Amino acid sequence: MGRSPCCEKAHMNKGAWTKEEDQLLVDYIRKHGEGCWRSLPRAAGLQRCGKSCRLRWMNYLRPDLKRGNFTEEEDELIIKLHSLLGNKWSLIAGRLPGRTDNEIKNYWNTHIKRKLLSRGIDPNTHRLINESAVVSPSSLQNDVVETLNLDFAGKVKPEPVREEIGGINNCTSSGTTSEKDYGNEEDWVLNLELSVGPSYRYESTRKVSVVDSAESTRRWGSELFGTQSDAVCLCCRIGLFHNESCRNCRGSDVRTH
DNA sequence: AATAGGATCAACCGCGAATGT
DNA sequence: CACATTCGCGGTTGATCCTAT
Repeated sequence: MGRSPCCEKAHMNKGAWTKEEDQLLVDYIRKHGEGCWRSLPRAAGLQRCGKSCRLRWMNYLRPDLKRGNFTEEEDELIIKLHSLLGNKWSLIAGRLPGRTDNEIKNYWNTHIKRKLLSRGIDPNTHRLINESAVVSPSSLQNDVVETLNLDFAGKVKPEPVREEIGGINNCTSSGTTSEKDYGNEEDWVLNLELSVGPSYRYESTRKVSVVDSAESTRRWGSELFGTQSDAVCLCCRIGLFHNESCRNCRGSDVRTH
């Protein structure tokens, strides 16, 4: 038996959203918060499937979205992140405040690919087209990892933490760094699942009550839509306060980071 | 002015992961 | 543990806009 559709296809609107539909969705989410996408359309009076509502909200209606052209810095960051993460657009978007995965994906396909090709770089491999191995993967990874504060598994990349970008992780520690601190980089194995935290502005509201959702939405304004320094530790987000394996939690006051 | 072709981007689709029962 | 449900992601499509001829 096939998978049941996410919604009853009949009597559902498709295609471009109207202003009225947008307003209904925004009003509903402002009042009740995100989540429960399946039941949201009916509750909001929309003839759309939940998936469509979620997409419209995430990619277009969310109040924290940054509009306008990508900056040169964003371009370079996307290129670096893509060289490390590949087509993990949601992870990349998590490092670019105000940008959505869809937006970055489109931008990559329409602009950055061409930009790299014009530089003679293969956008898939991030290597020069006419040379077999120009960019050392390890050095590239190291560069990006140091910039973004990603960790390694197997041998977890140790302290200290370098400068952050985009409020990736506010688990900072002060102090200077020397390369020997990191051990042998050939021992490192990327562990993106463990190391790459959620978007600093994103919080799952899945399966929360209406009250909790509303509270979550309220908190967006100050906490999740805040400045880049407002990043929140993943451990705290998932309720693992005082997690010894997290450098955020070690030696810091709970609920303050 | 008409139109063909390219560029852009919002939206859809299918799938796998996560979660619930 | 098995199955169902829901969510989120990445690939793809198609409508619209822009530009060159």
